[in-house]
Amino acid sequence: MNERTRKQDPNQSLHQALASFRHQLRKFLLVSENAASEAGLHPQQHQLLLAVAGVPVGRAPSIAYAAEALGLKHNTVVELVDRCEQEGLLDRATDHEDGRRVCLRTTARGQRVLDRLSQVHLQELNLQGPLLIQALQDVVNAKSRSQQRSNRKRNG
Amino acid sequence: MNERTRKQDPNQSLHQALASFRHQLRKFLLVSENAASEAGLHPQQHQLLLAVAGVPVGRAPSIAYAAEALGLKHNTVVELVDRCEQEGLLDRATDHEDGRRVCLRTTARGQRVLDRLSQVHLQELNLQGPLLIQALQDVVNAKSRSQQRSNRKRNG
DNA sequence: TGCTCTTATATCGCAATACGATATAATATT
DNA sequence: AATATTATATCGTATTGCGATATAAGAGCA
Repeated sequence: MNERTRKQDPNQSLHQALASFRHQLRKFLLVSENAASEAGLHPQQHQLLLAVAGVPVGRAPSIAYAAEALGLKHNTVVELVDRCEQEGLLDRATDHEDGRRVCLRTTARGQRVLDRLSQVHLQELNLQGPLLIQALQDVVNAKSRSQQRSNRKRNG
Repeated sequence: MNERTRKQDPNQSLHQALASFRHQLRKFLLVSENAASEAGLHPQQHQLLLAVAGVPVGRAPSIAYAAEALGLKHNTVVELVDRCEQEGLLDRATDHEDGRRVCLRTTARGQRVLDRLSQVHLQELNLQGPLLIQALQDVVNAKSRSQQRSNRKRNG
């Protein structure tokens, strides 16, 4: 596709806005991954600690909960928990109310690492948040030509 | 850590806000991945098509460009491009100005699939965007106790 | 109680992916 | 022309997430 035809793509500006939004997202995630690594954690270990520490009050921090929070299958989380437990970041305790469930709890060490990471993330979101929001709004405002036509029909 | 000590965590609300933000992000990404799969693409293939189609005017859609856009190492992208090319979503053309570079171009089929996906994403972001922004602002507003103390000092 | 159904976690083998290390080829620099 | 740099490519490997399956605990009911 040459320059001319690319300009004719009626979705061009939408693609650009979406690509830019994804790029912003990815940049944030990269910073997050790096921060985790520098703290001695694998990115997913960090996410798990965060989900466990940030469990809403009244909710049990079970495997299933973590799976939902991280958007993973439960068996994936089982193995992730195994690795975190081996490294002393987390531990399992069987739930008193339901013997099937496992109650995940951050260790003191896990908590310390997570605290530091959350501060880093807060700072980072203070910086990148506005850019992310802007990119998001650019998407919503980026209309394809066909949509612009139907908008004119609707509004004119 | 029992209920009592968990409530004493000075970063509790920050962790909750961050966890919630990540959950929102992850939900969006899951929807995106599902949409790609239903369109017959692997999520990263979709991202590559998007990056190529959304390349800023004047920028060459090279391997290195895609690597930067997707936050991947260049060799990862080389293989991703291989797979996309095999499935007729993309093709390589050597850059006229620099024989080392490759110029990535979406095929007609790739463009069609991407157009549909971008519309889906636009709709999805219209729905989820506000939630994402809210979660992001909750992070920025979620202060730890120590920060609240120093805020009082600063503002009082 | 015993039987079945469902839910929660765990185990195992596999496929996909991202990467480091390295190679090749084209351009830039001197 | 020789060397350095940049862009892409190849290959072996480690990790990760998953499907399929297993085990074990609670729920519902005759």
